[in-house]
Amino acid sequence: MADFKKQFKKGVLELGILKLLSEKDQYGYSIIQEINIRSNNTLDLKDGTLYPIMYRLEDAKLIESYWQEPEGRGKPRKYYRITSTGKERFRQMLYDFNEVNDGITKILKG
Amino acid sequence: MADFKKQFKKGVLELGILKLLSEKDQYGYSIIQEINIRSNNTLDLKDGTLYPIMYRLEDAKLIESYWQEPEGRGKPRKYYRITSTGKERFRQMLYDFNEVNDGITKILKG
DNA sequence: CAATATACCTTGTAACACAAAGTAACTTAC
DNA sequence: GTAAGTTACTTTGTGTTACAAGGTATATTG
Repeated sequence: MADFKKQFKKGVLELGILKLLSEKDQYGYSIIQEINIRSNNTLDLKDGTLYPIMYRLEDAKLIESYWQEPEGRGKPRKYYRITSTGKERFRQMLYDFNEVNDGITKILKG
Repeated sequence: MADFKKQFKKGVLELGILKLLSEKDQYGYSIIQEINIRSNNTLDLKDGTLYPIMYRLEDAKLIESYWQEPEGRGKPRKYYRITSTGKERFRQMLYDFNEVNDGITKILKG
């Protein structure tokens, strides 16, 4: 019961990932970096956290993946693309997130 | 994987409850009502959700409880009081919550 | 008297973040 | 050239949490 951040992150990582994929296709490792850079490392996303999320999103058909050779050398990278179902779901998630956020904000300020 | 709100609420209910108890001692049922009123029902807190949280917070010594007769008639009510440990923990939780919130906000706007 | 509100309690479940471990290729520094 | 670090993906197991669904019991209102 010590790690509050862990609890507060529930769901928001999915939300952030879907947001990034709404902007452009990306592979796993670059998602980790972009989440951490944009959030000033406050979300501190690790690979062991990301990949299970990606498989879950893919199972749910919210995203799709395809392998692609990198420019230059290196192993092929697994790119992810958001589906139309995923875009719709993202909008719903965003709505729910804002609702919860507004609610708790009112209580914390009241 | 359909109920996003459920995930977004993780941790924030504890945060809201500790906030209310920071203001004044309250019994379970009144906490439910106040959370729902203040949040315009967006948090939609139910008794089956609240009581397990209260026991958890009490086990962790963040709150204490005492029974008290209501004014007028009725069964005695179980009042909760936040402890000094609880107040300290609340500050930490609030900090972590704001950190996660700032992080995801940056990503959603970026 | 039936319905509704108040007030508390318990059990079981699914979802989630994460640690920790592994595999493998490429790059940089000594 | 070899050791260390970075890139990149994968898998297993664990603890926490919100919640549904059930329960008990008293007081009030129509």
